[in-house]
Amino acid sequence: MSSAVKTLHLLSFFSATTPEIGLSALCRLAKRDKATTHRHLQALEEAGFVEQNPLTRQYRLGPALLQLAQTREQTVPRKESAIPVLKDLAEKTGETTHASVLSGTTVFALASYESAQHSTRVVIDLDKFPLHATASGLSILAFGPGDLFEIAANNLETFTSHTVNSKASLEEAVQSVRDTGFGRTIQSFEDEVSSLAAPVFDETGNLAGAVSVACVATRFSPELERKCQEHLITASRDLTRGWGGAVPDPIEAIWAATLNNSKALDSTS
Amino acid sequence: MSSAVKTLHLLSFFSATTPEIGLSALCRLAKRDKATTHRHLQALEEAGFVEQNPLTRQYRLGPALLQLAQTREQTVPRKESAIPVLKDLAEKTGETTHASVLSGTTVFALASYESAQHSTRVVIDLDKFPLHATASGLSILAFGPGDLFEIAANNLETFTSHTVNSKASLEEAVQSVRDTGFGRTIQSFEDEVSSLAAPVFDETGNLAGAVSVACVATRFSPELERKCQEHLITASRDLTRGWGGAVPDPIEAIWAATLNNSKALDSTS
DNA sequence: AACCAATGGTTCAAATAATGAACCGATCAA
DNA sequence: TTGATCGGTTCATTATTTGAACCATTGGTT
Repeated sequence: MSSAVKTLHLLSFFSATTPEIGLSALCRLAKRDKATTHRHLQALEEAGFVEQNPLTRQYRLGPALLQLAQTREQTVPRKESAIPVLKDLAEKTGETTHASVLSGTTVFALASYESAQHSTRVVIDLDKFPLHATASGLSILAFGPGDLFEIAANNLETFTSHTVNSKASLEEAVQSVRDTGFGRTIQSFEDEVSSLAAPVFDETGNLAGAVSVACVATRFSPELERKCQEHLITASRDLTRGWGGAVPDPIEAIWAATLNNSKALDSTS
Repeated sequence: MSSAVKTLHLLSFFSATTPEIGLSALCRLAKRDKATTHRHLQALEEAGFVEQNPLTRQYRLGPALLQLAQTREQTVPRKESAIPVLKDLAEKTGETTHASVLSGTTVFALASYESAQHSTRVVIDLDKFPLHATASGLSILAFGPGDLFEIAANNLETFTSHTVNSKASLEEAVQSVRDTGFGRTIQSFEDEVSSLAAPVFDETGNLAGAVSVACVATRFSPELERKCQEHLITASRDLTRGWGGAVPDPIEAIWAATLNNSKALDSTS
């Protein structure tokens, strides 16, 4: 691992809930030497990626990030184009929606939208997503680059009693996504949340990310699932179009088959 | 210079006008070896700070920046608090306004606001600011940490025929800012722009950045300058308050004296 | 088809920079 | 005073970074 990556990794410990971190605390979090961590922080400070709170001497994220993010958003305005789609999806399903993008082997949360329809709703913390425990992650494993599976399988952190905890069960879950076209997790990341997700594609027809609906688990009925599936399809199409691509025909075919099946089930019940 | 800093420096070549850069082009820009640059880009890609356009193989800024910037803004919402102040300043002066923050030895643009009052107006490119050629930079040199002067003096890039080009004339310009409380540049960064700026302070009473008005040079009359000075004072107070601090008394005294002087000049003319 | 000049990407010995245990001074609480 | 933090620094050892030369591919020109 290059020293630059190690340095940048320090940034990932900052979050909305932990906005300022002292040198010693960061050493413990990153499990690295104090001298090294200090030099890394100085490098980040020189580049404007962190700054020191002059009062507490603690470190926090720096202003250079704002400029770079602004440039990124001007350049590749995926977030901007995603928001209206997420809003629409949230209003139609009455649940919280969000979109994420795959970059390298990491899933980044892009944006989320909370439906105002219910007073209980899922609030999504825009952090990195575990591939094996979220509906978005499973969608990405199913339709994204093949080398992701190994990485996910070697990193099966357990979040709830429903989290998949073996390579075999992960394989099974991914296969089910390939069969249905939808990622699906029942209380596997957080106990109160069940999610459905669909893959999103870019201008090359490769997987670019995922869009998902996170439902409060007690509301997650077959009817709601059907509704989510329908609207996820249009949301995925819209996002894919917004990012310059088109949903590949095989995916469309799988979705159509899944919807037909659940319609058949409905009518027999 | 640490390799992490060199790596991060690559990011600064991306801008709204140059959103995607190929490996070779980036080597030329950064004046660095191809193998090194490639390894640096891989490190940045691993961290999500850049990604490769799958079609052109060119690199562009990555999605990790969006998340970090969001955290930064949630945490230290300077930009958010600055925008209404800049808007007000722009409306009262009829010119383009902007705010910048000092981090380490670099001035970062935070936000700008264009007045809709005139059809010709200054459009500010949110890039890094040269300390010696902008009103904001001079304000920061005058009231910021002392070690900045040497850095600025060793980096006197010439932009127009009015740009200061010697250590002595820079010293003179900075002294004038200390005397008046306002940074002032007449067509020194771009030929059509004259600017006035005032320092902004943080919760420790140290300089945190600057706020400025960028006027179309042909409109820059003594009357407009007076108006800008008045409103810059209130803008600096507002921003400083928004960032948890208060404008130091000596600065307030200098401003009061400057305003008195120009009032006296007005009445004699 | 052959050629040339780009491009992105890789190799490996030499050179340089990263590393971390031990250390320093400051602050705070007991 | 003592002891336990904190942020920060030192320096010999070690491991990573470095870059000239190289390869493979692409796209335009003769």
